[in-house]
Amino acid sequence: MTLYGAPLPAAFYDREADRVARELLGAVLRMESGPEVVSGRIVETEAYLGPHDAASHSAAGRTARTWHMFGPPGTAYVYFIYGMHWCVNAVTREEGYGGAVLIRAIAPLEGLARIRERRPKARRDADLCNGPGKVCAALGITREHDGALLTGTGPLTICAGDAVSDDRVLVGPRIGISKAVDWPLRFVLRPGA
DNA sequence: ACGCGGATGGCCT
DNA sequence: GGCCATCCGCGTA
Repeated sequence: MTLYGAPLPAAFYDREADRVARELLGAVLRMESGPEVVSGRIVETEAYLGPHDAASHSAAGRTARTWHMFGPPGTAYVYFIYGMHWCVNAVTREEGYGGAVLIRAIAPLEGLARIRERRPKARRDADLCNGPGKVCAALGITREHDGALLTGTGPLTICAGDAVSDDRVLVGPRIGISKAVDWPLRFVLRPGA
């Protein structure tokens, strides 16, 4: 039995970030390191539309930090925040545009023991990967993955998962931002079925 | 089950 | 100098 399909192609990401964010629910974020595979189903995302979206890092223009957010569709944009945490995005639309989808939470699929090792502070399994910094800690995503392609044969990929029907998706405002706070760009795959 | 504040460092003004 | 697309532990119920 296969848990998931091939890496999603660049064309999947070459659309508006809100559409991509919705469709990434149910897909599988996967890290391969030699013989080790750690993966999880994506259950929460946020769209950052582009330079006209004041909450988006791309609104400040292309700087050293945000450089890869302007890369081609399907690029990983990984940034460091609060002096401690990494967060991973999938770049959307065409190269030079500056859209992205933040992966906020996953449900572990493979490598659960390894995830527990990397998340020693988590008391319950429900707290292993329920936040963007936790996702990166669990999979070992850091600066070295900034700018990598998620669409090919590299260690970090997002693979096709089962289709998710609209009645399982909650949409609401994004978390932890101070601008464009009411835009409904956060997508959550409802727990349960 | 909440709410609050400290940790911690890179980057932009 | 101040702001972060966060996490965790501690406090009050």
